[in-house]
Amino acid sequence: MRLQDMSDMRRQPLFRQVEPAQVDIMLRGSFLQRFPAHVELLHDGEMADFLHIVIEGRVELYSSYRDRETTLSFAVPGESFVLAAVLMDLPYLQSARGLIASRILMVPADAVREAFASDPNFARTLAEELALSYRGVVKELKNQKLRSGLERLANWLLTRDAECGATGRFDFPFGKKVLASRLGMAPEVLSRTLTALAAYHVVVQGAAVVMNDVDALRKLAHPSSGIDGSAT
Amino acid sequence: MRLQDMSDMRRQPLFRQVEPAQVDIMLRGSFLQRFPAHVELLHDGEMADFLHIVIEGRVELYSSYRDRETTLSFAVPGESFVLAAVLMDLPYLQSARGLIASRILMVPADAVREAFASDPNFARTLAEELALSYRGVVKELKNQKLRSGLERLANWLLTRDAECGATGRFDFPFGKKVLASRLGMAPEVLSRTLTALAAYHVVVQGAAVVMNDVDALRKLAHPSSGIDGSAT
DNA sequence: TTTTCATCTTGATGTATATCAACTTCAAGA
DNA sequence: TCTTGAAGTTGATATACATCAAGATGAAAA
Repeated sequence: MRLQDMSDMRRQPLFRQVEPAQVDIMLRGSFLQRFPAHVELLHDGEMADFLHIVIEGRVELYSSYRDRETTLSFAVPGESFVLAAVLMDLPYLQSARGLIASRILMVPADAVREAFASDPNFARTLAEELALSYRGVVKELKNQKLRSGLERLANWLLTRDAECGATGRFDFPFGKKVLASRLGMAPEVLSRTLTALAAYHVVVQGAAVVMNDVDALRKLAHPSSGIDGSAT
Repeated sequence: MRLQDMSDMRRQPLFRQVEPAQVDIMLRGSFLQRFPAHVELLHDGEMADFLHIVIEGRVELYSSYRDRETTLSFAVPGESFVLAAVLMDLPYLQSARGLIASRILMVPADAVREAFASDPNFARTLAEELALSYRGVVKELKNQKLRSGLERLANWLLTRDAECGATGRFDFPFGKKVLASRLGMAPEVLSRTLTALAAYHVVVQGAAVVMNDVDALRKLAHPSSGIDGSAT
């Protein structure tokens, strides 16, 4: 890794509270690697050998069973993935691939566990990180079990709009097939559900979305702080 | 709390690696409380004021949205719940009620956060606890998104049998309505799906289950270490 | 024992979502 | 420019699951 990269990596949120010496030990064995879009970074069931941190790009976390596949979540710059598997030295529960070309910092699992064992601040950071991740998955489980496809889509649109500055206009950040998988529906159903939202003045033109009556959409969606949004 | 109870509580798994002084501080403000079956211990959306640890009984963790309700998981003796909310000082994401009469140790949230901040071993214990909980929810999300109701039921039966000593015979640990909610299906559908399993030599008589051809059932269920089972 | 109430089951039917196949659109490359 | 292929849409249909309404069952109380 180049010196400039090294000092960039040190500034990653996960390392904020950590002793510089411990960060150096972790970074010494790390790789900062570029991956083209769509290549698999790691696979469900493999033993965890690296903690992954997204530096640039966007990563899809997904899983397969029989002939099916579903998208579980995404990781964007500054976020890590497969932390729980690394910490507990257990197999990955998810596979990962870049939705677009991405730069990933790969930190050796044993170095992470080492730092966890010896640096209390790092341990606390990881606990907090895991607590928030845990809450994220619980929310997603509620989203899946308690809502219809229409409700999931409507709430996704509202959440995405909020993330994009609440202008009522944004672009899909990835293809609709991926969104369908993330929402837990077939691509054809997403297409139809999107047209059904025309009744709520949602206009879709290619990747562009315009929401002309956010209030009406919100009334349909019933957003809930216990299911939507990343924080709280 | 009585002295005998105090020393019992000290032996809880969560406190194993923790300085006795810190444990005492936490226990000093704690309540060891008995709850009759079905009473609500805490509610979704409330601010987290106590970490809960099940001493005796069985607790159902569930959540509601609009006019719907779903069971997310259960906690049995030795297990804690709502740890993530307590640690991050955020609202609960789940409600809890005893399935049967239960004894619960309630540890004040600020005492938990205090111990987390000052005792590195406790911080590490919580991180590991959260990592395993996280993996549990990820597995459940995969279970819901990747499997049909029949598959979820078949795998639940196999997992439960394994927990009960793999004898091919066990009793439902709670009512079928609760199981249906846990599996994400209507009670009527569970009933029908259970009868459908007669073809795989599963016999249900009230709360008693007998599996006369575990191999056939396993072939139907396709159990997977990335979805089923608590550890690994 | 009989009564009673909750739990569970069964049947009829409705609705949501998945699947299959054909067609359209659009952008990238020849 | 035409060609090609991926991505998305649309229609027809199948399947899984939910809902509603009776019944049946079974355990606790009278």
